Amino acid sequence: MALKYALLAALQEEAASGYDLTQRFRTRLANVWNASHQQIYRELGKLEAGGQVIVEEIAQQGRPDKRIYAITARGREALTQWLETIQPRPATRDPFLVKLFAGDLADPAALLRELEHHRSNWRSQLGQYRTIENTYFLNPGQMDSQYRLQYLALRRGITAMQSNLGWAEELEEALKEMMPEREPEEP
Amino acid sequence: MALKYALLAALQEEAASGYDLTQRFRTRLANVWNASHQQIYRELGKLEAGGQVIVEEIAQQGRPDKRIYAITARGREALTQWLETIQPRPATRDPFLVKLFAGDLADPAALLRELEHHRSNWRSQLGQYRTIENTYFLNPGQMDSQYRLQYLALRRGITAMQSNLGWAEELEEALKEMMPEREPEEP
DNA sequence: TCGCGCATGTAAGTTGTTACATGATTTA
DNA sequence: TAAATCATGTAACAACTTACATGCGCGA
Repeated sequence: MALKYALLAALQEEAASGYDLTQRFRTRLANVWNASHQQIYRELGKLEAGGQVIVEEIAQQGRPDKRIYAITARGREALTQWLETIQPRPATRDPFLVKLFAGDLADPAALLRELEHHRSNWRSQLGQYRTIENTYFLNPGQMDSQYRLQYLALRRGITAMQSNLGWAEELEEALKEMMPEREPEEP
Repeated sequence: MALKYALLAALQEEAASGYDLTQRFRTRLANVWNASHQQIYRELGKLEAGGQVIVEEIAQQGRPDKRIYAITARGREALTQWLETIQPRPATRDPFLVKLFAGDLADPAALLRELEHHRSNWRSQLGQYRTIENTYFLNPGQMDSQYRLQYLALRRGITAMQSNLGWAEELEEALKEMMPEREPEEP
């Protein structure tokens, strides 16, 4: 449901092709809304059918024509209306937490391995967000309101990763305590 | 995909009816995995067909028979195997952040209203988690490993809510600065 | 008497994932 | 020369949501 509006918001910022949008969703919007290229193309088709975006075809040699989507007045109107409605919070569904819930069936060593995996993901995510921060939002005092709000969305990503990493330390400590079976030491 | 394992994990803890499971998913598992009763009943049907749970029917008067599901050896095996596999992190999809991304189209006053809404949700969530903490995990030093891991899953919920609330303050301040148009004061 | 809790389900629709498909250009 | 990037899509499936359906007992 909100994918539609995420696309309109992205296009409102700047017209783009499906491919471009896919890149943006993977980078600057990673923090906000995830969508695969298949979903994006499908939804763009619907938006076009509904007159909320228009397409300009750009012929290219050696690859499919580029289709640049731009938001229409109708699209902007739909987006503006949606902005007024209070949206429900997204549901939490975390397989890693399911594993912790399963508790005593789980092998602490396996959980530790998985934790390290997620942790390094979180660290690199945080790094990417920091890069975006430095690239686009250097001096927040001078930003106009559009970018200021985008920055606050990014801040959400940053604080979330920090919170993840903090919790990861709590968990690591506990898991280590749960496996006193040590590797035999090399002589 | 993971709903299946969330159900097995819940049943491994204690056999239950679909109705009971729905309650548990809304309370102790709210933090971990969300699922509606329709999803739960459907998935339980599949698990039964696959021999991963068995049902005991309990006749009742005045209401439908209660069907108590219990995990089987096969179910426990499937769960154990799944626990060994590293699962991908869940995708982020937050409509409220989409709104911030839309930036200058949005009315700061409307965003503030929505923020207050979410914030009070977060506060009450945090309160509920604290209640669970006090009810089930009073003295963590003496917990066995099953409950210790469940406690760490709960800790994730608590730290996440705290992080949400911290960010909410940042955002509130910014939104207030963006609307210097004041209500006309009463004389 | 009205709504909530108990207790189960069916049906239809939307959203998201996975697999398949094509083919030139640039980079290592 | 192999892989990644550019650029678009179709098809089938799985997961999740929303609406509909039933009906008793209990407390305000």
